Amino acid sequence: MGRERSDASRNRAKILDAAAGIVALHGVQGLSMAEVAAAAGVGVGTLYRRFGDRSGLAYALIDERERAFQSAFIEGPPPLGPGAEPALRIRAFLHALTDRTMAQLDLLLMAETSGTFARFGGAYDAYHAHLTMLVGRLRPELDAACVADALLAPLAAPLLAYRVRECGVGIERVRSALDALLDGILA
Amino acid sequence: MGRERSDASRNRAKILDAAAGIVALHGVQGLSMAEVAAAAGVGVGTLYRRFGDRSGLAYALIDERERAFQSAFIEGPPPLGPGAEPALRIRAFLHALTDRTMAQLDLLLMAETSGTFARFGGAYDAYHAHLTMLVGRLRPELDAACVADALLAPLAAPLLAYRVRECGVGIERVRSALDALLDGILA
DNA sequence: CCTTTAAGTGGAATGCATTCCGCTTCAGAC
DNA sequence: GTCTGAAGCGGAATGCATTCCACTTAAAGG
Repeated sequence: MGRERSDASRNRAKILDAAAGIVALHGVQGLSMAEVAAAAGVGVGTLYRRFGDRSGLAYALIDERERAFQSAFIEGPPPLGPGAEPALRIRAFLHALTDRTMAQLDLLLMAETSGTFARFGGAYDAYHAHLTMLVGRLRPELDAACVADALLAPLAAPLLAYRVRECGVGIERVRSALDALLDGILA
Repeated sequence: MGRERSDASRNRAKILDAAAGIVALHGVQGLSMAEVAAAAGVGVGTLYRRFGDRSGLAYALIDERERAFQSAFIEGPPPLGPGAEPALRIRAFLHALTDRTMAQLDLLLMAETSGTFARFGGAYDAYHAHLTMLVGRLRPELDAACVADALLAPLAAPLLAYRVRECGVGIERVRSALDALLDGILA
C-alpha cells in the first residue's frame, strides 16, 4: 500500500477531467471507456488499472462531486451534522441523500450496471456506517446495521429512476413514504 | 397482439429448456446467449426476438419457477392468500418473498445487470400491486404505492447478495429488520 | 390447393467492455 | 550517476451481448 507514483496520479486527474468533460458534453451514455481513454490521452489499460472497470470510473466521478455532502453529515452543522438529536439527524440525512441521489441519478445508474458487487464499496458503506451509528444510538435494541440497509434501500438509483422517470411519481411522494416508515421507527 | 405462431412457441420452449439445462450444469455464469442458442438449436436472433435481451431471458426463467409462488399469495390459503388480516398477509408475503429471492438470487442478479429498466416489468409489478393493495387496505391514509416500494426495496437482489454472501449477515437478521419496520407501519 | 403477408428465423456483422502482455518509467538504494 | 525492480503504460486481441437483414414459413382467405 505504498504511495501512488507521480505519473499515475497525473493520469488519474487527466482521466477524471476527460470523463467529466464527456459527461457534460454527451451525457452519461457517451461515456465509453475507449472514448475517455482517447480524450485523456492514455491507453484503455491505464483506465482499467486506475478504476477497475466502468462502474469504478462512475463512482470516482460521483465521489469527486460529493465530498461536500460527505463532510456535511460527518462534521457539518446540525441537523445534518453532530449536535442534533439522532431522530432529527436521521431524517435530515435521508432527505439529503434523496436529493443527492436524484442529482447524480445517471452516474449512479451507470455505476450499478455491473456484474460485480463492487458498487457497495466506497460511498454506500460510508452512508451505511453513518446511519447505523445514528439508529444504534436512538434504538439500541434494534439490529441497527440491518435497519440501516432497509432505510437506505428505497433510495437505490434504479428504483428511483423507474418511479420518477417512468411512472411520473414525484420525489416528494417518495420522501413522504420514507418519512412514514421513519415515524414508526423513530417514535 | 394476435396469437403466437406455432413454431415460435415451440422455439420458446426449446430455448427455456436449453437455458435451464445450462444453468443446472454450469451455473448462471455459463449462460451466454450464443451458448443457449446453440444448445436450443436456434439462431441468436431468435433468442432476442423472444426475450428481448439477456435479462429478459433471466426473468422468463424466474417466472417459470415461481408460478406457484405468484398464485399462492393471490389465491392460496391464508395467511399468504385472502382470508387473513391485511397486517398478517403483509408480513407473510414479505417473508415469503425474502425466501424466494434468496432461492433465485443468481438469476435475479443476472436479470438486474442491464442498462434498461425493464427489470421492473413483470414480477416486480405484480408484487408491488399486491403489496399496495394490502397496505392501502390497512392504512388508507398512507401513500400505499410508495410505501410498498419502500418495503420491497430492502429485498433487492444485489443488496441481499452483498449482505449475505460478502458480509456474512444471516437472512434471519434481514427478516427481523424488515419486521421492525413493519411493526411501525402495521401498528 | 394457391396466394399472400406478416411473423419468424439464422447467423454474420458490429460495438463495446475487459484482459493481456511486452515495453517504459519512476524512485529509492548504493 | 546508475542500477534495479516494482509500478505503470499502451493498444492490440478477445469475448460476449446485441443488431441487422435477406431469407423462410405458418396460417388465413379465396
